[in-house]
Amino acid sequence: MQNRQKVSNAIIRRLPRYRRYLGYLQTKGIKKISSNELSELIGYTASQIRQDLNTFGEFGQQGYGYEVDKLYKEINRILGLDREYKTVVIGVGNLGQAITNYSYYYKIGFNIIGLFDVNPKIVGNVINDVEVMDAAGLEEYLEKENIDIGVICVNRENAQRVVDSLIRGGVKGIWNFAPIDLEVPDEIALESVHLSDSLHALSFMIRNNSGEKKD
Amino acid sequence: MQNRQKVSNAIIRRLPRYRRYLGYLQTKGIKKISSNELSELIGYTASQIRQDLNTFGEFGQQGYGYEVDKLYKEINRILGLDREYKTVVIGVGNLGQAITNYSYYYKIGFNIIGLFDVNPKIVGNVINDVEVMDAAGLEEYLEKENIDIGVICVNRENAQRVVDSLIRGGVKGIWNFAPIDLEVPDEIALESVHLSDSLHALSFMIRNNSGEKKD
DNA sequence: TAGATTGTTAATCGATTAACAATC
DNA sequence: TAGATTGTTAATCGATTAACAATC
Repeated sequence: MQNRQKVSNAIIRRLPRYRRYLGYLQTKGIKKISSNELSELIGYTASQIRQDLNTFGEFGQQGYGYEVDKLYKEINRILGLDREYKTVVIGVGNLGQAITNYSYYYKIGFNIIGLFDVNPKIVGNVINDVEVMDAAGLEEYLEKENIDIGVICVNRENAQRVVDSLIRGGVKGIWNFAPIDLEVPDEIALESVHLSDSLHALSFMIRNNSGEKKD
Repeated sequence: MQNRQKVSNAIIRRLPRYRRYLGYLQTKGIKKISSNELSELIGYTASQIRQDLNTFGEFGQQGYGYEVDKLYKEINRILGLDREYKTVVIGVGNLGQAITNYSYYYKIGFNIIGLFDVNPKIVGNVINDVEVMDAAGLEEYLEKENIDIGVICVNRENAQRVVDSLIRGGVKGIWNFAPIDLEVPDEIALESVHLSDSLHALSFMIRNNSGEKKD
């Protein structure tokens, strides 16, 4: 598990998708699948699928294929979904609430145990059994709790400041929804969802009449 | 504007980011910038920036650089942000509401004029001055209104069916938040925001102690 | 004119695909 | 064993970076 070299971003983006399709196969009761069948389903080449999987180990059996259950478990492990993450959400406006309420199913393992906001109208509200705390108490809270992930749902102007607090407080990863490119140290994981960038990419594709698009 | 060949997905993803930084420079009152200065700011190589821009035209001036205002306008035009899009949101749960309410600023040009849901408790609610209609009336509505973009905030099980309706109704693009890979004809633009995939990518990066990450 | 910086071609790098030997 | 399919090396393709001539 240690000292593997850098996994390319392209592979990281494909892994959750493998997971989704394997989960689907599982619910269908399908026990084994070959890279060719998976290719048909998921749309990557069989060659790419085998290459991707072999980055992490030898999960298949020659002449047979891959066991769905086993591969699903392996990918979960690779993705770090075999553990739980203590998570806080900063900024409990529309988006923060949506994330907090977001279908439990898709957030298994990501336990939102703290909510913070600066707005006195929001502080004290209870969302999904968690009471919204005053953001002024964030740093103090982080000293007590061992938080893994901070979700940034504050506005652009405050995002970096909040991130700095979170990192001082020891979080391992940031899930950012603010429309800004945040600065974090190398050892901190950062994943940004830039909704407006995504919308603008859509608009580009509409103008250029699309043709193939990725995903 | 016509018959240019396929713009790579990598470039499409960078364009909204150029736009963001140019908007920032504008608010700072900066009038000109060289590819080297922009590289410093945005983190792409100067060479890449020049290559990217030259995909769409010659926007700079040798020996001088790029005019911020002009380049910003050009990129807006390239992204199709010089027009308006009639937009509907299907599924007005937490996420649909968040998208609908999402800071006006980031949605300029994307006018949400129709909201639809199947839940009788939600139908009739007014969000951002728009009343939620019964999803049963979607197809009829699309026949009357000329809608450009449909935003999918329904669950996985219903997403493809809704998309099929939207496409029959003539939309040009789909902004999808359901955790499924939708099927659309080649001429329809599709942009998916897979929140759970994004979260799982974050979890991967945490496990693998990150190091560099894209964005 | 000299200096700066673009536009663009050429070189490099990395990711994807093809091919095939290993092996179940 | 023969057939199937993986694991893995080699070939190809595309995207990024470097270099430099054009030109403001």
